[in-house]
Amino acid sequence: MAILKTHVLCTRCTFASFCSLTERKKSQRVPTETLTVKQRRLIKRNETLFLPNNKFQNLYIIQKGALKTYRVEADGREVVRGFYFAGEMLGYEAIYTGHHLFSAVSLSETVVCELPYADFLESLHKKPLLQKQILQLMSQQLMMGSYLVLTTAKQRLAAFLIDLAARLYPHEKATEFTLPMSRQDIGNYLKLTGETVSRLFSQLQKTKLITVKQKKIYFLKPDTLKQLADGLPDIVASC
Amino acid sequence: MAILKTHVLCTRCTFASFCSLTERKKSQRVPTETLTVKQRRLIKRNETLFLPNNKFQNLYIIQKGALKTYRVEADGREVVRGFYFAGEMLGYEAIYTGHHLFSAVSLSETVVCELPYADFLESLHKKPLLQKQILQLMSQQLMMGSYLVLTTAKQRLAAFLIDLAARLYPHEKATEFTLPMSRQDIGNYLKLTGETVSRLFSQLQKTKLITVKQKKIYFLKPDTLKQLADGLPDIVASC
DNA sequence: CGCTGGATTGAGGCCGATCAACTTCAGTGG
DNA sequence: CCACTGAAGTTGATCGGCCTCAATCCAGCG
Repeated sequence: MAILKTHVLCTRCTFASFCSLTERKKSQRVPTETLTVKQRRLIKRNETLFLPNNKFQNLYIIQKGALKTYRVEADGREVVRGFYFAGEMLGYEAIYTGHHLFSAVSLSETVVCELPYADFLESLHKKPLLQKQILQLMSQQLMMGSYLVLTTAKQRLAAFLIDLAARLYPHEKATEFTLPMSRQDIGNYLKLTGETVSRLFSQLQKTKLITVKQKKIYFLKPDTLKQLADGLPDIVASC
Repeated sequence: MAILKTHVLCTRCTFASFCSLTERKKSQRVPTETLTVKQRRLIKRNETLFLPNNKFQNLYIIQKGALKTYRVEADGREVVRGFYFAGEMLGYEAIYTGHHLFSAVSLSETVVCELPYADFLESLHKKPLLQKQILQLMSQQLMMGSYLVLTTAKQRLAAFLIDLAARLYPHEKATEFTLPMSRQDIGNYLKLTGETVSRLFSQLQKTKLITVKQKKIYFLKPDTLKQLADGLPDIVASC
């Protein structure tokens, strides 16, 4: 795991305005108190960032790339806990136990900023705005992620794709994007098999809601897709 | 919704050590800065505490009783988001959006403490310990709740029962307790039908893992139940 | 005592899993 | 550049777990 020296733009990072490493124009004031980023790390594809039982020491913010967190169950199944993309934070689920319960591996070449949690707590103490922000962030996490409450497989996949587009291209409302993960990963996240995910892609394509070309996804009818995700009964029936 | 004047003991509350209303022995020092509890509320069975789209203003801590949060989907299904018991906090999922996304109703006569969020944030500012605690609490919430990742219905129910016992009787390792909610509610939480939940209870009773008498549950083989919840393949097969 | 809503139990159907064959793709070395 | 290889993806046939629909039972309560 290499230590990265080059600075990159932090336009997507939630904490950019607090960060000591954020590149600023000369006109922009550097905050008097900044968050300590210990280092930036380059993680190659399939490299792991942390493992279960690793002591929880850092929060990570993704500059570029994508990761998944997962766990292997007693029966051998892999359960994917979540995917994390540029601008998102990773690691906070371990605050409670003090050690990680999941593995985190990168899905492609990835760069993360490492924030030591002890320092972070210290900064929190001095920064009401940061307090507010972290609470919002965790509250947000509490709300999403659970596609699993949705009933049918097709509904879950539709909701997943919509969320993915929004997270890969925030502020943009993208209608095409590249899947950062395999069908199997999607299945392990949505509690489906890779085969079922593949079948559903074919089906959504046949009903002209999306086009699939390998890892490329094109939304043809974003609104209908949304209605499908929302479970409108007649839409669900007709797709 | 009545305002409750009488003080009750706050032994289970996470925030008792910060709270202005906690009853203390004369020997115990009252903290110089305390959390503001605006009021205590008595909520009768089936009364609602908040509704979707209600503005988020308060955090609630349950003194006594139980609540569920739920939402009605486009297809009419009721999805239960979570159950909340004495000593637990409620409402933080709405921090992000600023308004509630779920309904909260009490499952039995319930008493909650109302903490205005604005005051809470203010206290947070002054109390590093409280900061740490709230982060831990939310991190904890992020970790649990998802029984939905478990594969089989029986596994999910077993995990649910174990968690329930632990939360209804913290520090005790209870082997018997009374279900605060209906079979249907359990089903709506675990993404099962009420019928399936009922069938599973019968089956767990037939295989002598538990005894069921109406709402009363007795654990006969807590360890086996745990292994079932963990998905040990041979246990799953034999129950 | 009958009423009512929750709980139980049964019969049949459907969605997604499993198992397996085949295709496509990406990476490697000749 | 192509041949080889292993992984990922697609597609089909069959199976099983949970849902649906429906009848019956039961406890609590006026």
